[in-house]
Amino acid sequence: MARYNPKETEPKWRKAWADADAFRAVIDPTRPKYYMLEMFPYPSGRLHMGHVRNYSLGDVVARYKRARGFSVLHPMGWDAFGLPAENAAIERGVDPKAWTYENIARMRSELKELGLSIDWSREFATCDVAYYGKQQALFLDLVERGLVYRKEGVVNWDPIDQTVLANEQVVDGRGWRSGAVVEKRKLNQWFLRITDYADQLTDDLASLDRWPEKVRVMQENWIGRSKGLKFAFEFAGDPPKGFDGGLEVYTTRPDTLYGASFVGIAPDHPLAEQIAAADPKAAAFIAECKKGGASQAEIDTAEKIGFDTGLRVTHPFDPAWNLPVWIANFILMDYGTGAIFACPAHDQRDLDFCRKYKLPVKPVVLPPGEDPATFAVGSEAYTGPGTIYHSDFLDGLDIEAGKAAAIARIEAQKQGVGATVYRLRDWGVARQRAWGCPVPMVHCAKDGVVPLPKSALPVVLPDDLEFGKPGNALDRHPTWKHTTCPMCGGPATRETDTLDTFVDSSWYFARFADADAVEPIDKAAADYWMPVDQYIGGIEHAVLHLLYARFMTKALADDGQLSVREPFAGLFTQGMVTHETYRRQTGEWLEPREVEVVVEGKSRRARLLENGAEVVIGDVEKMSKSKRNTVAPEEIFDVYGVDAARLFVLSDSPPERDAQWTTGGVAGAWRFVNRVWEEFASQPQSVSGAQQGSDEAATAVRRATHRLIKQVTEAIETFRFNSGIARLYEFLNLLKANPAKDATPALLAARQDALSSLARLIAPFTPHLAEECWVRIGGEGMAAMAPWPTFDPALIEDSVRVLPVQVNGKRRGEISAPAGASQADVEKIVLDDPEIARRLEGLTIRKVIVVPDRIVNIVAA
RNA sequence: GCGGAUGUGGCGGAACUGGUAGACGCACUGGAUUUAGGUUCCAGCGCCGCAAGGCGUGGAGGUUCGAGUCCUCUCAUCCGCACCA
Repeated sequence: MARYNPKETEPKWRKAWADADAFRAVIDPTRPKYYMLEMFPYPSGRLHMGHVRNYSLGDVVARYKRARGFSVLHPMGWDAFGLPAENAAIERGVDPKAWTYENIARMRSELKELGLSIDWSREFATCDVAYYGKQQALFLDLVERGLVYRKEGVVNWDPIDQTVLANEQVVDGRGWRSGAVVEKRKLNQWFLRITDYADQLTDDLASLDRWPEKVRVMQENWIGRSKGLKFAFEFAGDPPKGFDGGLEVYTTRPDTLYGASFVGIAPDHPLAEQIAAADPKAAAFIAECKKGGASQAEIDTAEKIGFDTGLRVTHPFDPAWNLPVWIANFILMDYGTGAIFACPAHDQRDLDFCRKYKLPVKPVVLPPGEDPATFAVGSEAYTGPGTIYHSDFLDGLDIEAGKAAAIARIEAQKQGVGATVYRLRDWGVARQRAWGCPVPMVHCAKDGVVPLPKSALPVVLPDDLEFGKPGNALDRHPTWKHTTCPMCGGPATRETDTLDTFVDSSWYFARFADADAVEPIDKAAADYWMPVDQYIGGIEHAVLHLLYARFMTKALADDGQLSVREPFAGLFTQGMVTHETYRRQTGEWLEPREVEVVVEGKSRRARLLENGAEVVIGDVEKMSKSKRNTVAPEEIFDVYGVDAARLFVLSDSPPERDAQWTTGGVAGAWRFVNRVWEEFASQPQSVSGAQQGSDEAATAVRRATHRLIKQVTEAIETFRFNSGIARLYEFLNLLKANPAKDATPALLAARQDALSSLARLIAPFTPHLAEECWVRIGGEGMAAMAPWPTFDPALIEDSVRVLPVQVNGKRRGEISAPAGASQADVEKIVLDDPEIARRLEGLTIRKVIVVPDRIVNIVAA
């Protein structure tokens, strides 16, 4: 029998799908829709195993939903702006545009080789003028809605990439791409008012019940909403210049105001700067604070230090009570008001500080069961529940009531208001880079910053940019930025900043609804397709892309351009593809293909193929160029075929976990592909599935088929693809045990039905093989279009059950009983069983527990 | 420190509502075929033990006829956030 030949069949079927336009998404109001989307790739140049896994996962869902009768949208595009293209331009002198489109061409053909059920007619790249021109229109809409502003502010500056970073793009004080320590710079910046949506972005997380808990928690923490009180301390004596209204602080614990010990301000607080201007010692202290690094380790170990300004403020509830004002290094200017009141007994940071500087520590919350006369705070602040005491009008209240009462009193005194503050900052979207979407604004000497009219769009990037020098090539271009002011017609210059690429990816999913629409988003098409029913991508975007996309969706909904307020109804974050690592004795990384692994007993050793030199086997890690532990997809496709590669990345691990690539594993998937084909090839072609009598083998095959349909369906629905594939393997073993050779007519018929179902069940995983099998058994049309098989629940259950029998909870044998047999009948069968009887010798039966159709347990002593 | 997870053979991992732990795959061992070359097929494969049997889901307790699954405590690892008032 000829072996299955993927090199021949796979391209053939890909062509057949394309010729039939099999995966074109159509708006069909008579069918339920399903929008399946994987995070679109950055066109780095090459497909890697991570892509293979990501898109295979999505393709399983898309193909399954299609078979279930959904009208499916499964598009593909390119997140194509960004720094790598500029870096290539700087390093190798290539044109970023040409470089990007070449990469896209190459990756498109590699992705197409994967046999994904994608509607390629909707493909676009964010660097297409047809896309970013529409994005400029959207930007102007946001300007009109007041969601865009320009402000000089302190920004995160990445000195390597020479550009501004959003807060979300700074990780441990370093740029998320370059890894460079981020500097603070003052710059005119474009911001989007994402903070206007902070409440909605928090509240609506609760509605995202098909999102991982982890991502929701991360977003909630990132937005960091906290409710408390903003109020001003009045100065005892003359207020410093500009502080006539007092010193404003923010607190979430107004209930502990009677435990106040001092008032603290950040080193970069305006008051601190004012004091420093007049006091060299204060200035020296502030300089000392700024020396501390921003890295995690440095923050962890940073000691709390402070400087007594000599200023005094009065307590809001007791004019006779003065509190000192300190500058303290642990207070952050960009949270709350940059100033706090410290209650050391109930806040660890305040306590550490007060112990160091010998400031008073007075508990005002009494833990349950403690004696007010003896309760004291040592080196650990008490932050738990309790009753307020030592606090005048707050005495006897619990914490929540205390907060409310304190806020009410402050508000009555007109010293402050209850307030909600957020950790989230507005989204700085301007980048000083040339390979991005130009901001559609101009600067006019007379009219200032002016938005372009939509009729002036698109603002097209010039094709003759010069790289090789630091800074923004767009800004350096000799002519591009010179234009006229849309208001006065006088000379003006274009904004040369471009938009953060996360703007590009914050609405692309809506563009896929109609990628050729004149408007940025075709409302009718978006109303049909949105929201994305299932989104799949990496966890690394938990607070970046996924937060921005949610914000943009809400903003566009408020602008009437979308009807949904959340873009992604379901989110799945897949694990990475990993591989064992190898190094020479000298430490250089080695590629898997350079190494041979030998097993010696229970230990494994590795040798260099070329000369047998000992190789060090390292940890299993994410495939990466730097550790050289990558396996090129095209090499795998070449040896085993695309289907085997797809099958293997889905088979071994649950999709949310990392999947370890092994040579043996993909070979196993390849064996499965061949064995499936053998079963189909060995089945006589003239057999009909119509029941022709029945016998034991036929019944077993039929039962197993229906059970398989149920199991695979459930596995796909619940994203347990690895389990579903295991059931397919299991089933194939059963078919092999009941081969076509010498089979009875009844068994052949049962096999025929089994193969018909099997071809469709494997279609989401190994689509090419499925088509070949489908044809072999005379299936109608293509497997990709065939309806999902259904199962008969009545056929799943066995009429005879094998029940394990336990004696005192330990398995001692098994019996057969008819399904649904009564307790008495089962008991009789059990007690008549000689093996069980032997086990019960010398024991007295106390109790027999029969769980119908499941298990029997005899309690005896 | 706070938050989220995860601990099951040599490995990746199965196990629905408490009910035969280790499905399926890899690796390994033995055999057959082929004989050249990442072949195919059959059998075995948790641990200890010749066996009978015993022990086994990170550890210690508990609930239950019965616990990987439920409860309490504890250990380890991974991820995210982090001086957020």
